[in-house]
Amino acid sequence: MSEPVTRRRGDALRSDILGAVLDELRDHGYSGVTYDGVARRAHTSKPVLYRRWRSRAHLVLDALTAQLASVTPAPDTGNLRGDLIALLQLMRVRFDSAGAQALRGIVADADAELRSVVVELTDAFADEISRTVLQRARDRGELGPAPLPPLVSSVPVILFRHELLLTDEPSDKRIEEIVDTACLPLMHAATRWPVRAST
Amino acid sequence: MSEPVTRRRGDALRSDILGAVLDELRDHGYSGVTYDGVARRAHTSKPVLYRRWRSRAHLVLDALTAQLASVTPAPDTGNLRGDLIALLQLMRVRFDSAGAQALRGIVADADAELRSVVVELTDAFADEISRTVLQRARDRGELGPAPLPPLVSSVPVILFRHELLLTDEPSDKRIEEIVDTACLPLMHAATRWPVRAST
DNA sequence: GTCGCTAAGATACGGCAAGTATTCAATTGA
DNA sequence: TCAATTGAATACTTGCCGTATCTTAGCGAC
Repeated sequence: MSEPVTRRRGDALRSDILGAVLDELRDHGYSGVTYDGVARRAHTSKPVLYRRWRSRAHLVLDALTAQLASVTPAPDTGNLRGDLIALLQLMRVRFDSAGAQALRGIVADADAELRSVVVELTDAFADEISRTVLQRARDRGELGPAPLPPLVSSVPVILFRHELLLTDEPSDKRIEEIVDTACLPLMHAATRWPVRAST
Repeated sequence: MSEPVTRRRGDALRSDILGAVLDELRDHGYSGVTYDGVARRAHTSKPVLYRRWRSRAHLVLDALTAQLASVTPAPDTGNLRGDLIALLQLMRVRFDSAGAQALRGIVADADAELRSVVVELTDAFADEISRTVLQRARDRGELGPAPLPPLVSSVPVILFRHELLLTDEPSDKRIEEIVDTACLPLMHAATRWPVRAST
């Protein structure tokens, strides 16, 4: 088990390091991810890490991004409600307890620019929603033909991300509540908004 | 400017310390709030701080809570839209750039229990919304008489809090977008939900 | 008033991780 | 084969954490 004599370079080294970051994340949590620890686990050294990542937030975010690179296709359950629930459940799997903790840490450490990368990362799912799921709902006649405002189609992901950051792992019950009392009413309303206020 | 000979105790000491925390927060940001720095600024010592607060997150959260203790009454602009916008603008003032940074730091450092305190703190505004603003809207006939589900009346605060945590200071434009394309349609819909889908 | 308890305040220390500097060696490509 | 690049090992300074120790001021009981 001693050090291999061969010396890694470039992308091979990079992905070994990011793998070590994910391991450290599972074992010690976000605040427990240290340059020393990652260097030890990846059998490399601190200067190598500092040459590539300016801060722990950058390091962990890159590791998470690599892990989440593949966007799973939206499940087709036959109706909009089922599709939305399935998507949020999928998101819950991807951002489990350790992932959520990492997101909170990154958001706290990062500047505005890096925070926007966090948003983009989680928004991969929002795109999936607005492109696939909503189009299918329109095809089925569940929603009117008018395109939804971007904010509206992001609402499921926004509410879920808020839940992820501020509370614990959202339960199935909570996911259904989000979909049933917020997302669906809003989406139906948005396809026929503005409505005369009940004067 | 040398040390006063008198030795503070109890609440007087406590509020001096929390004031020093707020000063350190403005000057050095959340991660720059250190026990050493606060002790120096408040002319006291680290053990005094550790006796009262277990972590920086607890310390800063107490300081923020003290600062935000008074809930400003909801402004009455004459209509629901104006009231919601005014409330979010008020919230933006209370949680300015330094406040938002502090919230991100606390959320990252805190366990689930302390995170719920963060939610409660910001939800003081949600209560104000659901109790006062929505009741006035019902009285005016802007909304139907049916009570809104808790999640729905929290949506303005949730969307704003999400914005505060993940992006920068929300602009007036963004606040209006949140109110016009999400909150108002949802609230109107919720008073007459379920609706026949647009078959 | 004086006695005694509690808690404030000052200081010091051990530990850990950040971030950088220095040096050596392996890989690569010309 | 040689030179440039970059991985790897190590050491060092600094800053903060969290705790222990000790002195002394404030405050209540008698």
